Amino acid sequence: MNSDFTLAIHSLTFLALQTDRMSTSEAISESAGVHPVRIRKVLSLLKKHGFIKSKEGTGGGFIFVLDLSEVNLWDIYKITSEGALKPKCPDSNENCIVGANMERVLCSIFFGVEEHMGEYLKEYTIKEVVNLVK
Amino acid sequence: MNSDFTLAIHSLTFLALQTDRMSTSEAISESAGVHPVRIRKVLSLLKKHGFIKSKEGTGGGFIFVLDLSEVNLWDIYKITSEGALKPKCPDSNENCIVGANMERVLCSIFFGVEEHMGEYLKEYTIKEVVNLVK
DNA sequence: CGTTCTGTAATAGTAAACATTACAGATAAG
DNA sequence: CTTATCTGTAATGTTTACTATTACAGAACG
Repeated sequence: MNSDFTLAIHSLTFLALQTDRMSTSEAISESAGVHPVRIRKVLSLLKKHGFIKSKEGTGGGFIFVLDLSEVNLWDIYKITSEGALKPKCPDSNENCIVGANMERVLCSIFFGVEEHMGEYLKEYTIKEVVNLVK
Repeated sequence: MNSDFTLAIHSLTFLALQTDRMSTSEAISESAGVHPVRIRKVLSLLKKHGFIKSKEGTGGGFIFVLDLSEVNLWDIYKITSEGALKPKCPDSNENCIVGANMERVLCSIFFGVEEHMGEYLKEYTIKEVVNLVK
């Protein structure tokens, strides 16, 4: 799994503490220790899903649109990393009963894991993450 | 996450269908589509934890020791991949309240996720995986 | 109309995963 | 007692995934 999920959480938490004005991708990237372009890529996903809005040009940047308690970590996971737990099975042997069926079985198990994980992540909203950070 | 976890499941499932004789790392690797050395590495972990035993030399290989319903996927996960969900946070900015605290917060959340996932994985034993494969 | 931003593609660099080679040691069979 | 077979493990090479960097078009604002 790449770190888009954690970067998204970091960015939204950052924005959550700056709801009165817009934050630039550079300011967020300095907080997170990554390149501004990555921040813009991740945030463009979050924008598409209506969590934040952005503005170009002087004084522009990113800002929260929703209430902090409306956004939970499962929403963010689905946007940034859904399916990331699914194992990448190499070409196994179709002539072996195990090789021929393992991918299907593993995929169904990991799908269940992800759904189950979702139930847990839904309990965390950005508001709660902010409280933990403070 | 690497695929040690899924390779371990694949290998144990393979062994579960050959409980009367030993299987070589090459036979298992052909089923799983990976290099025999990787199989031996993963299986050496499982051996240390008493799930299987091995024998060198002619007629040697790997064989199940425990009952199939004694081994569940959480046991296997812990051996092969515990902590793999923990995000690798780059050096974030200590002068920013978010950067300074995010790693700690994320680690505690992901630790909880892993524990919660464990409750789910405990429900799957190798016996059940075998039934799904067949 | 120049400056400051986002948006996004294209390229380069780095790190993690995986394969391969090599060889020592154990075991069984001839 | 020697040869073939197999595990155990380290060392090295290769590939793939992730991340950084560069580049530039387009929007907003003074």
